[in-house]
Amino acid sequence: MNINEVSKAAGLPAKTIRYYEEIGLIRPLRGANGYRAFRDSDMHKLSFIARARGLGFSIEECRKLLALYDDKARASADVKALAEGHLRDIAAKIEELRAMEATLRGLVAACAGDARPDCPILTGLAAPGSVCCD
Amino acid sequence: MNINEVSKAAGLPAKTIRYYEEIGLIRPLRGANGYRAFRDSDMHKLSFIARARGLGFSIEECRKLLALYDDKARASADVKALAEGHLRDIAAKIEELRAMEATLRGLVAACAGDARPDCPILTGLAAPGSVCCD
DNA sequence: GTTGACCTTCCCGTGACTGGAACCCCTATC
DNA sequence: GATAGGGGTTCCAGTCACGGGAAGGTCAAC
Repeated sequence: MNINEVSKAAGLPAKTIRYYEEIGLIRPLRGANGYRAFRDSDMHKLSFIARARGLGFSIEECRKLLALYDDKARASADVKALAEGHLRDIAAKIEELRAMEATLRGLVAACAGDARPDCPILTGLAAPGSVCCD
Repeated sequence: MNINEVSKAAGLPAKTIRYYEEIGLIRPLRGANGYRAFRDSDMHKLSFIARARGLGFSIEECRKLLALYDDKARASADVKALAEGHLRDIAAKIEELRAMEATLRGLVAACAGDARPDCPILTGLAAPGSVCCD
């Protein structure tokens, strides 16, 4: 398979696939013309990576997941620990975003949003506690 | 004020403050020795930026907010529109993270997490729909 | 033989910094 | 006067995960 074909099948841009090869996530063969020749195993790895990335795993976490996937003697506890760590990261980010959202929503609610210049959003940013939501 | 002083007062690393000057967010004066000399107005701007960044606004959004803050003839509607756009971005990110979290949580729940190699997390990443949570 | 689609490498840019090297300035102390 | 330290300065490189685009080789069809 050429890169365009795997690109469509795995749902990843060709650029991204080249990048994954460059950083050693995959190692496709090469044809006599210099084109990358992807085996089914490369395709599977790429789909695996695409899904892991879709769940927010970093490239390095994907590398570890791939290593665990290849290691038939792995302990599922190791995989689970990795996933649980990532779940904690996700939960922390959600919490952070929710705090931002709450504060900002308070400011937005206090703002008239008309042609006049007075704006609680700006004064809130300039001096917190002066408007609301603390 | 020297950079270390504003750094502590605004809660921003000195490196970050130099960066903000480099990209034109602030324009502190310079002393005869070449040191940056921050006025109160620079300090206020830095605190403003720090709070806006803390609410997740991008640097370019901060630039616009600062411009609106400086513009005494602004319409609060413009500020509100900016903030509401950002609120939508935040909500979208939260939604994305929640979807990831839900899927990953399903996989993690299905995984025994012991010394055996069978792992629904890995098989789920390798072929979605084969384990659960779709 | 020429078009046009595909492939290759290489280099630069993104956002918002962070780390580090190499060097200048200021004050205090010996 | 030398030195030590704790400021400050610039500049360069690296981060993460790619994306854009140039310059050029390859392939299949007409």
